[in-house]
Amino acid sequence: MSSSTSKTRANSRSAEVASARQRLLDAAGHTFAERGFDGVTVRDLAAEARVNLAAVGYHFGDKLGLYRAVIDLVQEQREECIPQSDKAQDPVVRFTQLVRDLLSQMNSSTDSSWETQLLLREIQRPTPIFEHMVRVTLRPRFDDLITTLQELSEVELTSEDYDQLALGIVGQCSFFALNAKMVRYLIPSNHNTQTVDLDRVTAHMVATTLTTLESGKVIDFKRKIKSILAESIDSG
Amino acid sequence: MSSSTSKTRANSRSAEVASARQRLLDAAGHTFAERGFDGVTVRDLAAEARVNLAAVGYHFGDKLGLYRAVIDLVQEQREECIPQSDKAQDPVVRFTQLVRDLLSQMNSSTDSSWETQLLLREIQRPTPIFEHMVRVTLRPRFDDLITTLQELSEVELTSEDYDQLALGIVGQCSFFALNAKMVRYLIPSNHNTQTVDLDRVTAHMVATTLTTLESGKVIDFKRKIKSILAESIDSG
DNA sequence: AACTGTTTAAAACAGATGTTTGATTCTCGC
DNA sequence: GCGAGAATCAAACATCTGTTTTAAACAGTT
Repeated sequence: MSSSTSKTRANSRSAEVASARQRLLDAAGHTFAERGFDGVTVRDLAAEARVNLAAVGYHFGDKLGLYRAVIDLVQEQREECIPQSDKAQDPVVRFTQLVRDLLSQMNSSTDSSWETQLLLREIQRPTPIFEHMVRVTLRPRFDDLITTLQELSEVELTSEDYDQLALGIVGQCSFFALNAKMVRYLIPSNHNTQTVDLDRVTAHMVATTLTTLESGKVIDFKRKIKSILAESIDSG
Repeated sequence: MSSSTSKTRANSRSAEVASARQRLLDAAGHTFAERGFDGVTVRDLAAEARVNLAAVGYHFGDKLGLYRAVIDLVQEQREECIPQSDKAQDPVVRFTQLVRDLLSQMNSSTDSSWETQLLLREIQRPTPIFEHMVRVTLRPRFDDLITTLQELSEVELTSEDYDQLALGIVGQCSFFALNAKMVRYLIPSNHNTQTVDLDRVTAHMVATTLTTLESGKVIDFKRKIKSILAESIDSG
């Protein structure tokens, strides 16, 4: 019970080697992200952090306490650096960067951004933390996305359409991040390249979206598809 | 070791009550889907199936054997009803139905289709079964998707582009299926509607894709975006 | 009735895992 | 140097869980 508030000057030994508490946090971060809360044993964590088994109990109370500490840490970092794209720039450029940021932040197989994977895991298996997490990490970007899409649009679309477009982008990013293995399997040509080509995917998503926004055809198409769907209900 | 091939006429007692083996399969299906392989204990399953603990060992060898049996069962059902869109039909109609099928099969939040959730779970946490599973359930649809896209295209695109388009569709379907809660949170207007509107989402995906396939603009856009991305590397 | 396959029951085993304990060592201000 | 609190360590504890075992009851066939 003496944990949590134990940021004594013990780590003022500083530069030399990270404190056990810190090493534990570091190890827990990417390990929880990789294998999930239940997929990790405290013994694994202790071993990887080169820390005694009891350290987790000592510093964080219990395993869940460590998990919470990791989540909190990630969220703090996120809150600091919200890109908040400048409104002045060319909307196309802003849109491109927005998508690229989203994809790069989500795509964790490349860099060591296990943070996102951890958050995504939380999303998949919602916990009480879920709501606050989405609000901080995803909501701002999503809203940015929608306003940018509205600016870019050359035809009048309903707000539902913008929602759909934005969701489609977020969804694809999430898919590439979470299901990298499936992507690699579905497209054998990507087999060798460890990671998804960030710029290529970005370019594709932006280009298709822009095409949709520019062409009035999408409205006609939608009408047509809906009639097809209505018919197919009758027939089968 | 006497299990597996034990479809004797024991269950010819028929109508009355399902055999222990069958009850176990039934219970295991939706329970594995809900909580995952590791999240379920054989004791849970035995209790829910009102079956003795040793039954799982007797009929399936071990827990993994039961899991495999469930997976196999689901896949058998899937193999039977592959729509195998008839090549004769209008490609637009075929495309629409393909997307709708994909989305409806994946979107499990509506009906009690725990089968899909089980398969998706396998995708998220790949196991040795993963490869075979993708081959049976997803591969055929994915290939159908690509050939249909190629037929529909009115401009010359690279095979990479078709891959990207198909992946985008699969990705969005997967996203809507897996992250229904997040979708509902990002778009409050969907808060009341329990499930994603199948036809609306289908129409949107098909319409945007068709727009992309029809317009030669997408190629120009892509070139432009790539130059933007190249610049932003220099600046940032 | 005897035989075979199925089901139930209770118990135990073995290993993994979260947590705790008690001793020991380390750190630092005095 | 010393002593108090912090930190670390090895070991043990308690529980959960997959699996196995042994015995018995049950059902259908020959």
